[in-house]
Amino acid sequence: MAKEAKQDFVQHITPRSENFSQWYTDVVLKAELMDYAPVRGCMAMRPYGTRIWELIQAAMDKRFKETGHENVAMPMLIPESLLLKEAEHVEGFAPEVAWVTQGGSEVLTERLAIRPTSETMFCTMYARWIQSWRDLPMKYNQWCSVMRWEKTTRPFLRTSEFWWQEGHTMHATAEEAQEETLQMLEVYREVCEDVLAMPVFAGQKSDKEKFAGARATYSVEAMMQDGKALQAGTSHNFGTNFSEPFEVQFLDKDGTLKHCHETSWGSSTRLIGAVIMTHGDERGLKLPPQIAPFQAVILPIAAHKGGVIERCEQVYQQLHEAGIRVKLDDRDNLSPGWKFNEWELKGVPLRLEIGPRDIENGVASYMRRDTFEKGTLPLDSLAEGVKELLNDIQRSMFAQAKAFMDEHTKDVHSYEELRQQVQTGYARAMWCGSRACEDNIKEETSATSRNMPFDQTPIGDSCVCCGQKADKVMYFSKAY
RNA sequence: CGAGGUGUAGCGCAGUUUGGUAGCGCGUUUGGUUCGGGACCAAAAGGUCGCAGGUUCGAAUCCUGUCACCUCGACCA
Repeated sequence: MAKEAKQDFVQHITPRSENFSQWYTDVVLKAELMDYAPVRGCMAMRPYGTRIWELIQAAMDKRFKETGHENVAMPMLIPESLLLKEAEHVEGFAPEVAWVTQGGSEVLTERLAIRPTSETMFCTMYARWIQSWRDLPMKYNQWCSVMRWEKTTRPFLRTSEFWWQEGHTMHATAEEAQEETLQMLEVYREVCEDVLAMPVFAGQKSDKEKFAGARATYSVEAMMQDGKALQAGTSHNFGTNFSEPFEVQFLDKDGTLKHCHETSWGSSTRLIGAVIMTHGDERGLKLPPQIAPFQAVILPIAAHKGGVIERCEQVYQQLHEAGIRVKLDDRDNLSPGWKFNEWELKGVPLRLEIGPRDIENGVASYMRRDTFEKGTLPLDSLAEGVKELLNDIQRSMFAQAKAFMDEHTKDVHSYEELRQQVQTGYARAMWCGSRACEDNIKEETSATSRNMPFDQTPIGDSCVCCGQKADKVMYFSKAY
């Protein structure tokens, strides 16, 4: 009874099943990933959230380098004249650009955009750095923040300023640019699935949904636990759309001057939001081991008793030296139960308890965050045992998310089926390719086309919307 | 951007209808006892009531504006 009374004073997060949005916001704030900043729509990432981002960055950056990319740092301000050079691009971004109009007390003769994306800046610099076919391909990436003056914002999912990477590459041929575009999409798929334990659908965007100024846009789309899609990364093939106005040219082997074929690809801190909404549960965040700031937390039990803290410190050293990101929570003002709840909220994959009883038995008690399964591991080979468990947690989290995604993805053959299916997940449907049908579906169901999978094996022959002949397989769903 | 809701101590809330100078619990600090699922006792600190104007002798409370967050919708790579 006393215990029940206490529950009232305990800070709980809103149940996920009751209000998904509120649950998300609670988790983000209470797990101390970020806080709202005093600028409209902007956030301050706190150490825990920043560490997650660093781990995602490391996983991606490694793959970027393995595929031959180099990092650069471009200026944050872009002169308006540069932004105006590609018509479709300007039209797409103009409504959400923040401008610098004054430097010190001097009013600028040309206003400067705070970069919403850096195609124009990269193209400008590439035009100076590329002369010959020997300079190609030129494959650069930058880690930075960009600003888009968004009307409605949500932590990580859509903020006015956000942190991301943008890769921009220049190639001699269309084939090579297309190869690059798909290669980087595959990198995103791999990071999502193997690192974030988050299954995705990879495919091509419709013309309606493609990037402003791109010839083709590809995306990886993840599924959140409310059945909505979240675009987790995009890769674009620009062809020569930008290289023409920006005059990014090279002298080819045949002695003629040619325009470069360009790609760009980006992914952002939105991935953190995606992880939360893919894996989180009633107790809060649930992090896949590969991006968990702490993969295991050691909790001393009855820490005042002889030898407990000392043993915990030894175990910490042992795990730390084995390359495991481990935390020893030796705070003496909190009860074990309190700590259990806090680390669960923060999503630590594995909890290790070490108390007098464990020490006597030569084991550490553990609990997995993903399944809540409890057990013991021998202390003398703890690092091996922990690593094995972490690998299993990573695998099982992916499997669980994949099962959810599969359950919530269905082929539909009629408009009514489509309408039903997008209430709870993805609908795979035949589509005639017309903008009108996309608009209709959006209008009537609020679902949008997500992407066309690379496997275009038809599941019918008529458009789910207009009934006309259709040869495109398209995923539709509500989206963030 | 439209409709609705909420802003009071670090967190969760009461007080607003009917103006009179702010309260509860958790947390925090100190001391002690505890420790295997949100411990207990005692003492203490902590708030210009989101912000800016206005009405009034007096505003958390009434009026206007504004900002932030939440829900639903619109918009958005």
